Amino acid sequence: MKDVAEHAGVALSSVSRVLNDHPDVSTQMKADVHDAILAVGYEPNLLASSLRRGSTKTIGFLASDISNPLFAEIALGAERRLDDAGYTMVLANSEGSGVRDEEMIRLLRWRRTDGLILSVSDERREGTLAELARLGEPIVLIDRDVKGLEGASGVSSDHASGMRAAVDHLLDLGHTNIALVSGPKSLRPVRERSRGFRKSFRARGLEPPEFLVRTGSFSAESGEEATLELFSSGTAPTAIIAAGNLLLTGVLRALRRLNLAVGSDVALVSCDEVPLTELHTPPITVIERDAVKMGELAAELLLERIGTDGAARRILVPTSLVIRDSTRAMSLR
Amino acid sequence: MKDVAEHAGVALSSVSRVLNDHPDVSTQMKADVHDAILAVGYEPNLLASSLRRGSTKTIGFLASDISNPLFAEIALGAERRLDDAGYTMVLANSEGSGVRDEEMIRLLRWRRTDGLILSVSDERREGTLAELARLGEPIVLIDRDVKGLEGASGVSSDHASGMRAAVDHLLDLGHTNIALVSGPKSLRPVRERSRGFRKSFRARGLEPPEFLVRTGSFSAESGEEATLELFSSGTAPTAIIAAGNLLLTGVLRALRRLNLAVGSDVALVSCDEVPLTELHTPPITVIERDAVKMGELAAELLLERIGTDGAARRILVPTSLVIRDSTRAMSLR
DNA sequence: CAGGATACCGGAAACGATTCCAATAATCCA
DNA sequence: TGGATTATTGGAATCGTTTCCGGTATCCTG
Repeated sequence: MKDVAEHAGVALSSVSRVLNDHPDVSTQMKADVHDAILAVGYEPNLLASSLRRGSTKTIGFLASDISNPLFAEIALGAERRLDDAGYTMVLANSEGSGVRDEEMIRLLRWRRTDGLILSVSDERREGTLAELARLGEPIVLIDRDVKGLEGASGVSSDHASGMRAAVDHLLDLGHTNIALVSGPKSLRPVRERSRGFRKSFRARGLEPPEFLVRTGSFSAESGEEATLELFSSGTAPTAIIAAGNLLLTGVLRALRRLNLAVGSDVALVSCDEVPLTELHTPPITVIERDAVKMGELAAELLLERIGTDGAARRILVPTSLVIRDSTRAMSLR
Repeated sequence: MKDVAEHAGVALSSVSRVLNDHPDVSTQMKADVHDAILAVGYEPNLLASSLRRGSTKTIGFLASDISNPLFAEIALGAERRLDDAGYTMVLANSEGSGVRDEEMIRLLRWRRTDGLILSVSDERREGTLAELARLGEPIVLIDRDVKGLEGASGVSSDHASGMRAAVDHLLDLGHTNIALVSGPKSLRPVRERSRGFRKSFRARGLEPPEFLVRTGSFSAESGEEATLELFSSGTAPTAIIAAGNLLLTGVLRALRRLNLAVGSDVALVSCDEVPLTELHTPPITVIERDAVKMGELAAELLLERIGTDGAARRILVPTSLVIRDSTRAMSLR
């Protein structure tokens, strides 16, 4: 910038004014400076700018696994909205590890991001909460309830009612031995789905089959293992609900090993739409939600808090059941 | 930091020395400063640090679509390696748009990332090259050949020989009307695959069926459209090769609409392993490569250039053909 | 005990921008 | 025409670090 100033024969402050199109600048000055900028090949240093201004125009997005199509869609939605508002998003990956959650939050804080959108991989972890508490900037939680962070904004999906729709559907078909292959209990979606699961049974005066509810991690391996267990223990399920796309691939692998056909030997429901659900033979019934919109909403909530210092809000986005042949083909009544 | 210095009754420079564990610091000083840090709740400002040091310890990763499992795996591999070396990776998404490529490169440059790993969405775009040329930091290209950027490091996969293996396999089964549903010609993988495709035919004295080679975008929509066209024109293919996981879902949608069964009505090969390929009925033959390793290698090459100012290198990683029932079930001879 | 080496510390100048404040030049209105 | 606005501009302080440079105090050695 100094070079530009010298080349144009003006003061540094004037160059800065032109760059930020401040009103107090003559057309002559503007032209001279712009010429000089091209002449010396000026490249702004956003570090210096951010340091002085106290704002980086950057927001952090932290998820347990960006490669999961679900988070990818959420990130996409958020980025679009933030981009419009002149913010850039930096993605951080915690790979499902709580310690990395902490490290990443700390790092983003130290880098002075203006806000955070995050879906922590362990809601109950003390350290994560501590790191977040030190944070001055606004936060939006995605599908997470962190106790002690009630002041934060959040967008969550209505897993409970989606699950109720799925279980009701299966109960209508005559299934009662319905298994739920799910993730870690420390996460909101898992708890909410369990809640919906039980509620549907109780609403009909039935006792929910607790022995068929399996929690673990959200990985394919976990899904495969859980499914194999389900069929090797006492009562085998006639229907399975996989609570995520990775779990689904695990379940499918297990069913293949067990030589059980989806739809005829066992009914199957999954959560969240992926190419596999639609293109499987038979196509798989799924509890879906608009992930891109969730991302957009998250960005929206964040911008509300950054700009106008608006209040925190919590939004619940709906889920819906898409019925396909994986459940339709087989009726027990 | 000033607060810390005051609280400990020492100079700013001493605090800085403690923080960066400089040798010239007494144990007493170290203890005092650490106490003061806890007392005042000091939070480093990485912006200021980077500004002064001239290095951000950050590298940018730019891809056309992070949500694509392929890029996600590459990013994962790269991040792991970079993390070990004390670098953090920031992900940027160009969403397949050339202008966003440019914008993102410029932004990363202005933010002073120490290096770039990128897979541009259009190799031939002038603007992108211009932006990259202004870059002082090292670059690693992933599966891209950018003319005018021969000095950069790169890791690419050997699409041509993977494709040759696939086509040879199909020719062995008696197929000659083999279609290739591919992406934009402006990208290296597309060109390389086409090259391998043709080479296999010519090696047997056959003329490659150019009318069955379709290029377009890498989207599912493009794949679906291309497939529908293939079957509505003169000679229908007896085998299809989908050059990517999104194209594959498009191809499968089209085949379903046309009521053609994979494996019996038409043989199918895809590129890059995803859950769908393994779990489809029948399982789909695929040309695979180790994407995570590609990411690790990319990070490695970058670090070589950053640290020791080593020379640029280009690495070619192998591809291999995994044969499954989508091609095995049907033989024309 | 002189004197040089060594260990440690404080002060101040950067890094590259933004912004307040004062100063100058131009304009205006009576 | 003269004083008061108004439009522009330059200078300097500042953001939070790092690092060079010089200065004490301590140590060792003969």
